[in-house]
Amino acid sequence: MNDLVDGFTCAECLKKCSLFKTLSKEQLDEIYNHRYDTTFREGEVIAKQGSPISNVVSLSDGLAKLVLETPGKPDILLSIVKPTNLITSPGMFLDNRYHFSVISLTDTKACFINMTIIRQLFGENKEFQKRFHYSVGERSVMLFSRFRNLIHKNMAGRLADAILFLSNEIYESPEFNMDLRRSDLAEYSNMTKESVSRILKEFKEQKLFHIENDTARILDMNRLVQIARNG
Amino acid sequence: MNDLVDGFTCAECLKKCSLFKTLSKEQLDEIYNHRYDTTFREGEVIAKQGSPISNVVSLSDGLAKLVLETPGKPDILLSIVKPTNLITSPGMFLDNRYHFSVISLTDTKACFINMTIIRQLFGENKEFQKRFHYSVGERSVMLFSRFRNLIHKNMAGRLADAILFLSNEIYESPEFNMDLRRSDLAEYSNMTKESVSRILKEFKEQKLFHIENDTARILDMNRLVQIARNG
DNA sequence: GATTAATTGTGATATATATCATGTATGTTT
DNA sequence: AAACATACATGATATATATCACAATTAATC
Repeated sequence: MNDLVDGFTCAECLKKCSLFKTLSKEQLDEIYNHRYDTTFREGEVIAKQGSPISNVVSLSDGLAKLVLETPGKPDILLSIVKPTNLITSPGMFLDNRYHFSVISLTDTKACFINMTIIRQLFGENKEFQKRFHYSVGERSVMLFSRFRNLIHKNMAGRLADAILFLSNEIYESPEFNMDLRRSDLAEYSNMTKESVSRILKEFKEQKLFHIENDTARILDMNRLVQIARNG
Repeated sequence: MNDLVDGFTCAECLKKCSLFKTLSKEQLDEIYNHRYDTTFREGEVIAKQGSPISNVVSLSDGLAKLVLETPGKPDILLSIVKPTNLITSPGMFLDNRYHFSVISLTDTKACFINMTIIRQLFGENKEFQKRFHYSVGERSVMLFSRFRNLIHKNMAGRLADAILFLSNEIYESPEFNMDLRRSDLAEYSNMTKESVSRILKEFKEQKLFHIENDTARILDMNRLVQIARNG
């Protein structure tokens, strides 16, 4: 985890989210003057459900989860964000509040960019605005697929989905460091952590997937995809 | 079900969606010149998941359901739209495809407004654009609450939710004509129609809610709310 | 109005998953 | 290194809900 963010302007930063690549040098400098970055330790709250959205958050290092909180009920893990992802929230165009919480899964570094500047850039740069709405649409469609996974599939299918999501979307490799606890996997797959343990054991026995010393590895991608599909 | 739409321009129409009230006479006339209206019988497909979004649909009469389709699995009823509601889709800013289907629950009448005109109006009328994005945000947040309902609650809670949604949001009365079949309620509440029957029977026995000759009536709002809450 | 089809209701049984209780490993603090 | 806390694993049991089979309405068609 190196330190590229610090000491660089947004224009120079190699860890800015892809959305920002549509911006001019001047616009990036404008952002640079209205941003700050912070580090978080594992488990800390980066943004709290219900609180006002005064900044857009761009993750530069680490991993974070988006969770729906409900008093007295387990959290629902909606999605995971990785570096270079901008965390947009539907509340931005609605009531200016977060409708989910963002919690770090590892030590993370994040840039907070003043919301007013973002809105101002919408007027100045149509391409930026277009891409911003694109990413909002993307997250909505992703929620539809979450709906399907959670509602239609059995536990093995849901957990296989979680593993494939991590491998394909987050770590982009069949082998990766498992930064999620069993309880995170449970929140993602809508089951208890006990059930996660049991199914993980099955996957290991069937030589589909295993975790050893925090290193996760997909051993039989085809069968795992099949379980996720038919689940 | 009267005929206000026909023979009226958009400017005169009393059934235009509230979003359009931000538009000027000229802008409404522009819409009027790029719209057509159609009627649908119960059960007909107004918009099909996967097909291109060439129009924005405004419901002027009847009721329609938004459903997530998955081959080989039961549909997931996401929401219901009623007259004066505009049907926006996250695909509009993404891949220009419907990510759910819209199916009429009753005989309906709908206005189809050319998408290009809508996009054009975004540039002309900031207030219109702003409200449009507001309604997109609203639908997203509504999905979060659907997530919670379906994931955290037991069957009685989920069905009580469905009934309260119909009463509060759709019919705006504790008594209403039940346009949904048991199977629609099942799709909304993620259970089988057999289970819907059984719980409806319980609600009737406990004098909370009953349906007689397609007329639904909430008998004990407080207890129903409590069941939906604690569910 | 009789016949057929579709929707709804009901009971018996099966099944997936949660819950609870407890054990084991792993890591952290003093 | 010992004591404690935290994460993970596993077994026995309970429970909610689906499934299946069929009965009873209600609606549609000839």
